[in-house]
Amino acid sequence: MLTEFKKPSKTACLIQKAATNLFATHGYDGTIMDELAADTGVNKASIYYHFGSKQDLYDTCMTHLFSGVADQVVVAVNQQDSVWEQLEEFVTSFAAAIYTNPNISISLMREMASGGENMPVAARQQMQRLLFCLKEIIEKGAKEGVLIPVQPLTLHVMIVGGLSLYVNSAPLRQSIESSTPDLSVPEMTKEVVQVIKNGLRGTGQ
Amino acid sequence: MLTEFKKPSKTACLIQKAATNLFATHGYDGTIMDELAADTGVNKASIYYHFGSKQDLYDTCMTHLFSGVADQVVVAVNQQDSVWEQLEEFVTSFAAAIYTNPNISISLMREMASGGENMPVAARQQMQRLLFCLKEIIEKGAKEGVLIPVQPLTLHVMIVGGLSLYVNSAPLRQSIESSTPDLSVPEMTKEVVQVIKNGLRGTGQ
DNA sequence: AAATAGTTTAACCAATCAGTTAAAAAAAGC
DNA sequence: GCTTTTTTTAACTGATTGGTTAAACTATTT
Repeated sequence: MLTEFKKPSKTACLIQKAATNLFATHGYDGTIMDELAADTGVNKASIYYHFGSKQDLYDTCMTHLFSGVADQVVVAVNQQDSVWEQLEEFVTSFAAAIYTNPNISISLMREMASGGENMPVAARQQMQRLLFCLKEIIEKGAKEGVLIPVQPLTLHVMIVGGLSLYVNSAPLRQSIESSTPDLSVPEMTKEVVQVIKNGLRGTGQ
Repeated sequence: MLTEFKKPSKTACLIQKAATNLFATHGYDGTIMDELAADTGVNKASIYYHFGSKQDLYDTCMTHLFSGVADQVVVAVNQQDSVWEQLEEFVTSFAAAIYTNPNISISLMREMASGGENMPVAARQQMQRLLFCLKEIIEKGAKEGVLIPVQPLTLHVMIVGGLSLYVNSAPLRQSIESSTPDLSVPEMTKEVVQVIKNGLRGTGQ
């Protein structure tokens, strides 16, 4: 197990990065440690030396992965002043984060599908931060009287769940014919922002 | 492989039902055929007699699972007249379907996380039906001039992705303290309907 | 009732999988 | 440079996994 007080070695970082990809791509059970060893060129016993077990490796990967996105979103939102800008920034930065690193949305959906039972506490808390961030935006809007009341959880699932499904379904959308146009990330982001803003403003501004 | 022209036997149905649960709960790789045998009390070789392989069994389960929800939603929507009623019914019936059978949203999210590469063509087409259903509602609304333009895909991911995340995250939400109130299914459904309607109506009706 | 078809069974199998061991090698400390 | 600590290695291990076989049993047809 990687100790908290020691800077991870180059090998450990290499393992963790590759493992994060494999866990996202194949899920926990579908990720084979021999394959991870082959991907990294690191001997399997070394993997066990750096991380005590497959489970420990998984926990480390998920915690690190989710704290990254929560950091990005919260920081970006806090740099905005108005409620509408904050709301827009929440959507925009979350979309950018998962588009840049689809492992985030993929792993999140896998975890949710598993009932979050394998999700380390630290990773759960990172997701809570997103929800709390929305709560603050909504409370601020309510206090200023510029926003129709809505539950933070509602916004959370529509934004996080919606954008995650959008990003995760990209391969499927590309593989099948459709009578509806596909959307790029900026287009989808803009659409979601619009629906949410209009939905909460009630004036179609 | 179960032939299309023969009514499935009692045993085959029993296997399929249990397998659907296991595939949802543990994913494809995490589902063990010996465990399925134990769950059903059916000898493992029987499972292979009825379904040629684990993959074939999976395909059958998913196709059946997704066609069910698409049927429900499309039928319910087509029983409504106005665009707003149809839109509301889309949300309501989808929410009810996945709440009644969480295997739907769980398996959908797993499939999306895997890039849909294991999703049988027939199951993909069922998902397309949902998107197409939304497309028709939107086109009708646009023709009647009662709806702000929005892409079907946007609504699709926000509703399907949002409600799926809501249902799938129930275990997680129950396991952690939160400063934001949790919502029941009716409450969440109502909230999502409201945001969507306001978002597309632009008049906060 | 006998023949045929369908289904189930116990036992088995090769390959895979997470993890281990102790020696060798490399890095760090003195 | 020598000693100690850390890291890597090749080989190995027991358990598990998807799948198979042929005989036994059950159901259906003639």
